[in-house]
Parts: sequence; structure tokens; C-alpha cells
Amino acid sequence: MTGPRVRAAAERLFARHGYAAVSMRQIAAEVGIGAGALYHYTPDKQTLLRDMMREHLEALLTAWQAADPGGDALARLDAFARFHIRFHLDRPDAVFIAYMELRALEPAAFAEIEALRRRYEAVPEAILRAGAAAEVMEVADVKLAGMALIAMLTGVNTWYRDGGRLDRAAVEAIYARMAMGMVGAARAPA
Amino acid sequence: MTGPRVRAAAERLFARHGYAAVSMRQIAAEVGIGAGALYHYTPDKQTLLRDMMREHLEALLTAWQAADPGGDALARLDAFARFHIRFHLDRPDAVFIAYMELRALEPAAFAEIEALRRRYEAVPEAILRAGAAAEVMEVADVKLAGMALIAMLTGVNTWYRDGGRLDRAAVEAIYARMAMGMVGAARAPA
DNA sequence: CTTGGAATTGAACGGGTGTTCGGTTTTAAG
DNA sequence: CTTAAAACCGAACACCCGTTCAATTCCAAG
Repeated sequence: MTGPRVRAAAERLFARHGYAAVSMRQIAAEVGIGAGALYHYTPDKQTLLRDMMREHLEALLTAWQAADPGGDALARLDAFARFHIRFHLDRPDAVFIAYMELRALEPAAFAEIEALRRRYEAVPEAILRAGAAAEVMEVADVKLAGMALIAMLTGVNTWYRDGGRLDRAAVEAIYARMAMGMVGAARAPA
Repeated sequence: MTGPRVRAAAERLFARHGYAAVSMRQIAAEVGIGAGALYHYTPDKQTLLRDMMREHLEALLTAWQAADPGGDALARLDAFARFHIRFHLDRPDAVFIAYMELRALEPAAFAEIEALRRRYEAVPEAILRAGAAAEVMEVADVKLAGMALIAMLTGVNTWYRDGGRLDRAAVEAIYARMAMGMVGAARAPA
């Protein structure tokens, strides 16, 4: 009961103010317990951050495995763009932390998280490579295009707010279209 | 003499470890003075951050005014993509701080910096609007495309390292091409 | 060499940091 | 009702925080 509430409070506070700026006492106050009691749920502050990031990235990889339609590269790229936006918009705090607090990780933790991140970066690269091989995409550099794609899609999190001018479905559609154009595929798959 | 060194040390440390994680004593040690002496060069830590961000964003806006070729929307988009990458790769620390430490700003400072950021976001939007009006671009939503473009271009800073597989000119060219495709302009301008 | 202002020191201020731990309360099973 | 374990409190530990300030050092102008 208390364990998940500690995680949730830490996630919200870390995302809002940054790992370094949040104290264990603030987290405890948010949960409604004393600071000492936190140590029943985490060995220390650093582990709280590390576990948070690992779980987020593992969930991301698992979710893509389930969402990947396979087959046609164009269809996979469309699916990837939509999946990425949807998954990230559903977890803005976890995303923010995973992208911004890498520098707060001690070397061993950093290596672990960075490896997970690289596994995800390999996803769009594989799709683009397949699309280029099948000559349905025009990709000057697979690595660069993959990074550009992820950066563009993740950028949605910086401005999207529920109740805004466009809903999630509309944003997904527009970005999927831009992603297609980015790699020289003029139209979405049939 | 000491003033600029304080700024430079603070910029490097803030970018490396985050504003909240860096102490005035660390900055002072980097410069080789006592912590108290810092207060001859800044009224407080917050102002150090605020001035750093303001100067970065004002330099960005000024530099674009000088780099903007005007005229043809396709040529301007190409120029903007290349300019953005070049300017940002030249100042990785300032860029990192301006994008990541907004949450460390007090409300008044945040409003000021945010206004500057919005002025820059208006730049690609105007170009895309012109391109759409001239029917040389296919832009479903100007605001979204502008944000997507900036996110994609700024993303270069997360992975580019001098001496890597591609030099800056090559990266610029590939990204400029992707930017064109993103907005439905199949080819770079003549 | 004197002088005055700028630069710097180093101690001090009140307060916050992550973490530990003995003791107390809560909880649920027997 | 007893009991054992889990949860929690709250004080304490050693240390770091941003900032202030009287005292000192530095240095160029006269």
C-alpha cells in the first residue's frame, strides 16, 4: 500500500522539481509518513530513481513488442510513431525523468539505464533499415533518421496538454504523416 | 576578469550536474576564489541562471536575424535547419541549461525566459506558414510542424560528438533534407 | 610612498541534507 | 487475548546549503 505511494510521490516530485532538488523529507510528507519510514521501501534515494527509470524503459520495450505489427516497413513506421506518442503522453513524468535525470545516476546505474535506452533506439533504426532496403523509404543515414524521429516524437510531451486545440488522435495522425515525409515516404501505407 | 570566469564555471557545472545539484562553493572552487567573493559578480544564484538563459536566447534570436536569407520559404527552411544545428552545436552547455532548467526559475524569471523561447518558436512557424501559402509545402498544422522541427533539430545535441562518424556539415545536410521531407517538400531548393 | 576603492577572505548564520536507529505503534495471524 | 512481525516515529548524526559581513589584501592612481 505505502510502497507504491512512495514511488508515485517520488515520480511526481522528481519530474516537477528535479531529483537533486527533492528531499526525502518532501517525499515522505507527500505520502504522509516520516522520513525514516521511507527506508522500508527503498534502500536509498538513488535506488528510487534507478528503479523508476528501469521500470519505465522496460515497460516501453515490452509495450512496443506487443504493439509492433511487423511486416511492411511503412506500416511499422506508422505504428511506431503512433505508439511512441501514445505511450509517452500517458506517462509524462516518467518520460521527463528518464530523459533528464540521467546525469543524476551513479556510473553503474547510468550504464544500465543507457543500455535500455539504446535498445529502444534500435527499434526505429531497424524499421528504417528495412524500409530503405525495400526501397519504400529514402534514408540518407539510418542512425541519424532514427534519432531525429525519436526526438521529434518525444517533443510532443513538451507542449501537449489535454483539452487543447487538438486531441491525441489528431496529434498522432499529423506526426505519423510528418514521420513518413521525413524518410521520403510521401504517403501513409494503405 | 573574474566575472566571465564565474559565468563560464557556472555554465559548465549547471549543464553537467544541474542547477540544484551545484553549490556556490563548487562554482567558487572552480574559479579559484572563496564562496563569498562570488557575490561581487552576481546578487545570487538564481540571477546567475536567469542571466545565462536570457543571454543565450537573445543571442539565438539575434543570430537568426543575421542568418535569415528571407525570400523563398524553401530556402529559408533550409537555412533555418542548418542555422539551428550549427548554433546549438556551438553552445551545448547553454542549450542544455536553457531547455532543462526552466523549472528551476522563479515565476518572474520563468515568464521572461519563456517569452524569449516563444519568440524563437515563432520563427519556423512563420516560414512554414509562408511555404504552405505558396503551396511549396504540405503542412497539416503549422504549430505542430514547427515544434516537431525544433525538437528534431535540437535532438542533434544529445548525440553529436566532434570526431564522430559524420562531421557537422554532413549532419546539417542530412537534417536539412529530412526537414524538407517532413513538410512535404521533396527536394532542397535550387 | 600614500591612499582609496575594489577584490577577496573566512567565519558565521539559520536552516536543510540523506541516512540510521532505538523505541513505539499498528496489524494480522494463532 | 497473545504474539510476532511489519510499519512507523522522531531524535540524532555529520555534513552541506546560500548568503552576509567585518576584516584584510591587492592594486592602480596621485
